[in-house]
Amino acid sequence: MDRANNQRDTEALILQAAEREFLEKGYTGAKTTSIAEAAGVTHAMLHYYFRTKDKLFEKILADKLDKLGEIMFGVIGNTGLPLRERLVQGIEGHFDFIAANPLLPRFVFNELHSLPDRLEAVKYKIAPLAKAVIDNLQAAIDENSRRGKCRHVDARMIVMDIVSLNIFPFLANPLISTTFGTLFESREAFLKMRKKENVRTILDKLRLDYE
Amino acid sequence: MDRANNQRDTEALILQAAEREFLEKGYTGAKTTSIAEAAGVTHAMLHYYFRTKDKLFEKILADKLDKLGEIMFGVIGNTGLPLRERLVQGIEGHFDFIAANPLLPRFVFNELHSLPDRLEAVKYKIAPLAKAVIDNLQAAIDENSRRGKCRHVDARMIVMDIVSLNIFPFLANPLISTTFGTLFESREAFLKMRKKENVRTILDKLRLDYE
DNA sequence: ATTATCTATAGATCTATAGATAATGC
DNA sequence: ATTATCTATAGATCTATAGATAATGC
Repeated sequence: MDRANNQRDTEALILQAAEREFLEKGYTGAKTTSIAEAAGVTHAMLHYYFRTKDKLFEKILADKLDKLGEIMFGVIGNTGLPLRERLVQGIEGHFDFIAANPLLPRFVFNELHSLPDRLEAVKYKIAPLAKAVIDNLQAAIDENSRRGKCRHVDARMIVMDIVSLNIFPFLANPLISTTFGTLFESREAFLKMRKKENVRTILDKLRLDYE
Repeated sequence: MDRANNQRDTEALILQAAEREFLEKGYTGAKTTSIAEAAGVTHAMLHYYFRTKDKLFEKILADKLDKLGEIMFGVIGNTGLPLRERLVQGIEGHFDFIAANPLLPRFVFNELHSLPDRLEAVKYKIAPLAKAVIDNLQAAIDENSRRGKCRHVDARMIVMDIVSLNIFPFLANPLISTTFGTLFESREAFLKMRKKENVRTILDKLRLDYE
């Protein structure tokens, strides 16, 4: 193997292991020793490439916040569609994103809670996107409600509703599996049902029909 | 001071400090040294009264799960009222409980995630109560919908909706303060508005009018 | 006598680095 | 020559306990 290949390998291996460990256990719970072990490299390598646990963590956090930004940005894209379709796509897209990154909400809430300084990054990366999504949605709601097509509601509340409803099944995963274990056939069936239900709840609130 | 008084004092002081620290930082993040310091007792006292960090933690966790159980049980009590009032009271009661224990949801999710063994306690303490709440609500919905008073919906979904919507503002507290900081006058005003909104969302879904 | 408290410290774990050695590219 | 990797270990932090001392109740 040539150098470039080797270098990238260990660095990437550490990043992968770090992502998993940080998302699973949070900053304090994660240990650089176990990250190195999981990555299959010696512990010194971790510090060789990233100097400190903190720097490694910041890299992971920034990555995750970027991902969070992307999904929000994606929602703004579909401006051409009618309100109803935009909502359905936006809600289902958000749900699927969380389903693909089920540990992300807890991770973000935890780390922002324990170290509010990290909010600075969020303030500049996430807040503007959230504002764009909300303004965009509010304009569409205003227009539709003026034409009697739907109720007039606060877009901030709708966005909060969507996020609340979509992240819960993943945050409460162990609780739901236990409490509702006998009440649903399988986790997959439950999640599919829940996604549809969340779409319905929002459309219902706006008095937009669903098929 | 007599012995009994002294004994209770330190023990209670440790418990108070431990509750705060565990809820704030979780099991791994909390340190017995800082708990002792916060309680204003020597570190050895903590181990004298509780032997291990684990035993102290279990005491706090059991306490919190009991509280969680109480609020759920409270909801079942108001069977005499019509469905609409039961829902309003149930939702607002739950919201107020979370507002009074804002760190509880994150704590429960985190600890159950990191150590699923603790689910055993939940399985026996919480699951039966949740089932009772749901069965109770489903019966009321069935009856009301049969008489054309409301839509027929799955009570499990309604309960999940309520919990999702009510806990979010507290889980995402730092995020909301930052992202919506400029969009609401104060945190109190926001929470009050959000509580009403959540009631409205649920009543809406059932097509039960709100005043 | 028993219970509560303190000081001191053992032993484990964890982050970080120093310094030696091996691999790679010029 | 430079970059990557390894071994060994310093230094900090944390849980837990041992053993001495003070307070309390009989």
